[in-house]
Amino acid sequence: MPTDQLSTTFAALADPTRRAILASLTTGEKTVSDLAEPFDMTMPAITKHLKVLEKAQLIERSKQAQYRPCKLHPEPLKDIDEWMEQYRRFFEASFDRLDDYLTKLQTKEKNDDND
Amino acid sequence: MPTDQLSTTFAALADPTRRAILASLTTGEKTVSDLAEPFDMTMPAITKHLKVLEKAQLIERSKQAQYRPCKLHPEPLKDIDEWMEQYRRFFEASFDRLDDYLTKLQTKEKNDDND
DNA sequence: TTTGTATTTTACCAATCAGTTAATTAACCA
DNA sequence: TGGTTAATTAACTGATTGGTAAAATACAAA
Repeated sequence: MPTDQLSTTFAALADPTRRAILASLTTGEKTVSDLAEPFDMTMPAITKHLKVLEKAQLIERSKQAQYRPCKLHPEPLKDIDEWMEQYRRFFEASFDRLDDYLTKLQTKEKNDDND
Repeated sequence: MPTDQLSTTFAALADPTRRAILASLTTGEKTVSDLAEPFDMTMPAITKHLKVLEKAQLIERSKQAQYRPCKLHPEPLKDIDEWMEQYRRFFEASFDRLDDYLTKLQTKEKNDDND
């Protein structure tokens, strides 16, 4: 499989277990056992999923006693979000209206700053 | 490989050739030969990539004489964009996109009312 | 020091992937 | 009709994936 960062990130996200792990980490750090608990899967399988997420830099790991807690590292998601930008105009029907609205908001904020 | 829609979409995007094909389709319909031209790859390889994109519903195909033109079908990208929403607060400093999301939600609710 | 808990590593397996070459289908054109 | 172009299918290959069970490692606690 391709080795570029974006491909690695997309590949890591192409699995519901891994996406569920990421979602679980939005509420804070978790141990491997915590993360494994919801899944009907052995620990080594979870360890492998964590390795995929770690290689994609979607999680960070540390050490606390015999635990290896995981933490969300969302930066690669930002890259996907930026990649997506070139396609937004194709799927955001109300893009123009929304853009107008946001532009107006920003203008208003600037004016407010000046007040 | 998981069979859920989101996983299929992410997997389809986890390849630079397929992403380049999608990018190429942002300027309009293309034949298979058109799409294959930039790549150092045989036609059957391109056909396979197109099959992956088609199964992920990222492209649509038609028939014109001996040609099988491809067209961008961006809806699954919208699903990714919506999936991403739960992570934006972790990587976006600004609240602009959150505002965008909330506006979209309101629009969606109105549309749902009409269903 | 022994025992228990948390996690990883190793070795293995079946299924899938991304590419190839060769053959095949489909439609146009002279 | 026969020849050319466009694209797909078939058959094959080597690498990768996602899972397992069993063994090994790391630390804590008694």
